[in-house]
Amino acid sequence: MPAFDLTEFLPYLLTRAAEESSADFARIYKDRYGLLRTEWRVLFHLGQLGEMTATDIGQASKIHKTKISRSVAALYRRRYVVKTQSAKDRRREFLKLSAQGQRVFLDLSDIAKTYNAHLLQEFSAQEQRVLIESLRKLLGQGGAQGR
Amino acid sequence: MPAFDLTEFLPYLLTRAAEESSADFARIYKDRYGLLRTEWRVLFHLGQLGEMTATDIGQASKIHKTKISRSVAALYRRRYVVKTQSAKDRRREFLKLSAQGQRVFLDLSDIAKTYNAHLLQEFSAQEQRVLIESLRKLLGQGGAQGR
DNA sequence: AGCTAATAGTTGTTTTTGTAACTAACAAGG
DNA sequence: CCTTGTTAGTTACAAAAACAACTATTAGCT
Repeated sequence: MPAFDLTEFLPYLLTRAAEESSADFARIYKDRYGLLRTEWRVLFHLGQLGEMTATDIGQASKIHKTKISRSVAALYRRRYVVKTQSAKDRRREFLKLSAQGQRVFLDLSDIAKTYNAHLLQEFSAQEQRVLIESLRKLLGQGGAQGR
Repeated sequence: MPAFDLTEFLPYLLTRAAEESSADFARIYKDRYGLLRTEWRVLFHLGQLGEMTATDIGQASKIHKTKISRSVAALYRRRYVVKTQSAKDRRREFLKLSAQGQRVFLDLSDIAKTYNAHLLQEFSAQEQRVLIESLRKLLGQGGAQGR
């Protein structure tokens, strides 16, 4: 019986590839703006998708609501985010980036773009396409995701 | 200026794909054997590569030595791992799976194999090849990895 | 209206991780 | 051998994540 080969196991490969490909970028947003990983992710969703509620962010990002709550609080404290109470439902709060938050988002986007190009240059155009498409496919429906 | 697109950013895609593709499998090794993520990883390396020291595991897995230390301690407590002191260098300790640890490894390997096949069935043979090869390439040299 | 259930978001507590500092053992040069 | 430096592995403490319980508000039903 052939031993199971770790280096064919997708969750393992993905986890390691994620860790290693994220490390350098993480150091940048951490050193430059003191952001945590989840904070960066929330900032990014707000930057890309515009005004939305915490629940919306959770749906788009699949980040747990307690992490979003704390990240939003941190971003708010730093004045990267502004809040608007919903008129018709006082539980809800619309969130968007402040001008300052927008600047941070754009600065980091720029860096991310360069960083991404650097990562992708290892691959042919066709490999890039397959890789990105495959990852996207893996997203929406990870495994059996049911819970 | 076009906004940066998160869904083309490899570290983001990889992180989410890793999280989502790992979740179901994680629940299995957790529920069935009470293993933590890092413990599972260490168990797997020992199962696949045979007797080795903690440092060796660190080199093969890129897991930090403190996490390995704690995981090995946990696996040892559960009698999944046995230790042999090195004769010529008393700092070193050879680790390998016990018969029981081996059984756990094989059981989980089986599940992993099925689980992996399930994940991969989304993809054509060619996509599978490109995906796995790309991830492997991303490994050894994640970004600039230098530290 | 009044009761129950659901939703938005927060807070408290426990686990896990990250970082640094530490002990023990070995190595190499004088 | 003795000092200095290096390596293997552990431990202590601080930061972050996971999980559960909570408050406030709205929705739906009778």
